[in-house]
Amino acid sequence: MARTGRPRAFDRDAALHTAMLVFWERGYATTSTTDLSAAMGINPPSLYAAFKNKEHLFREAVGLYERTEADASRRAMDEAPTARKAVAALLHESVDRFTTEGKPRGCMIVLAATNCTEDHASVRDFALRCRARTKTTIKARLDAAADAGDLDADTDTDRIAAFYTTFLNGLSLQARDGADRTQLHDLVDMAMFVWNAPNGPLVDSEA
Amino acid sequence: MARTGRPRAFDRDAALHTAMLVFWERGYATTSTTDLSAAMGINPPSLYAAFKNKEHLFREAVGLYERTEADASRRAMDEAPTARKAVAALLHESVDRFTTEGKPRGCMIVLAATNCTEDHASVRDFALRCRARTKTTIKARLDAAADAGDLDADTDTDRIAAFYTTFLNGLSLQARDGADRTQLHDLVDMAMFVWNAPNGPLVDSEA
DNA sequence: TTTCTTATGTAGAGGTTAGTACAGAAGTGG
DNA sequence: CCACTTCTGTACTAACCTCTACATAAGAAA
Repeated sequence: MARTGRPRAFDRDAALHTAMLVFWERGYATTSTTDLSAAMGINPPSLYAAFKNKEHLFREAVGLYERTEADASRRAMDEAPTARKAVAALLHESVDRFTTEGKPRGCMIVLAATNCTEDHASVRDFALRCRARTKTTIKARLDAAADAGDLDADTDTDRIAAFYTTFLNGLSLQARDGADRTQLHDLVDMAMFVWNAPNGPLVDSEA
Repeated sequence: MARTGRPRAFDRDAALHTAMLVFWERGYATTSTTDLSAAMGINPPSLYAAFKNKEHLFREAVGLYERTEADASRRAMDEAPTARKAVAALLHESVDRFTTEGKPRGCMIVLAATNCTEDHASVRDFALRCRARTKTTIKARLDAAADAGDLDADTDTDRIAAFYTTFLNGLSLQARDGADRTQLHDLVDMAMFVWNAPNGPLVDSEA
């Protein structure tokens, strides 16, 4: 049914996409609603009518980010034939996403709300939950591989997921700080070497 | 020579230490001078007289952080007998520093100015330079080891330094997000396995 | 004591923040 | 045509931001 009343004069999806880019680039706390409405090409009342407030807009922007950017990495992981290739695909795909021309560098979820203070506690906790999902997603892929016999049944998938999540977060910061795309891919190759010793306490070859 | 005029009624070093903790916890942009002067127990004019302005105070706070926290990690690295043990010592020492009770978690330099916007460009660039030094410091230790014959002369020390810097940055975020200290130490052990293949392009054992 | 210097507390200037009141515009339904 | 609903731009509020003017306090130097 067609809604009554004056129709919206701007494209809500396009505006949300713009807001996502601004938050991604500048972070939650350091982006003002004035910046946002200016970038989105609308006036404050339109912003608030369409997105309720700054926090809701941010949550929607993160949702869009997950449905587009983050989900592409997850898909690359799911489509890979083996657990090892899945993790490598996730990391390499992420590197490409972190260094795409015309988009902010690094991961929005990692960078946009790291130092949210107590007065934005709900935003901070929201971002925390989003970040926690990264490890969960990797672990789920590894568990599926273990079920399929692609990994030893006694593999500590949580440990591996934690390692690559940590490394992935580091890649975000390196990308934001201007690291070269090819160098980041090379670092991913290095990180994949850990795969060769996924289980048990590692032996210090020197000690 | 003793300065003339009314003496300062507060301990400048203690106030700076407090400011460091506040910036470390909350970040540069999201910490207000009101928060700072309240935490330091002084009024705004005293803050500005002693530290010039917010940016100068931040720079001094980062300097203090480097002289205390960061330098302890560097010392652990320098004192280790071999290059490999040096990197391991740096990472393990950092994990301890990132998860010390009563202090903010993670690295101040990584977390306090990640999403500084264009209007704080000088602060952002300052933090960027500080972060870049981490890799330089690791590389210097590796180069020294290469000179001493502890590493092959053709070792790509820049590449190794880049990998461990990336991983170290990831540890900061994991620590800030609440990761357990023992788990982080375990992740360091995993990362050290990369050491076994430091040179040349790594062979993908599966591809 | 007087003078000079520097620190202090109060109080506020000037700008920015998130969010909104309001009048009018632009549609739909009758 | 008219009511009704919803969006729009202008203009604003109240709270916050960084930073400072100013009168006074507290020490050293003379």
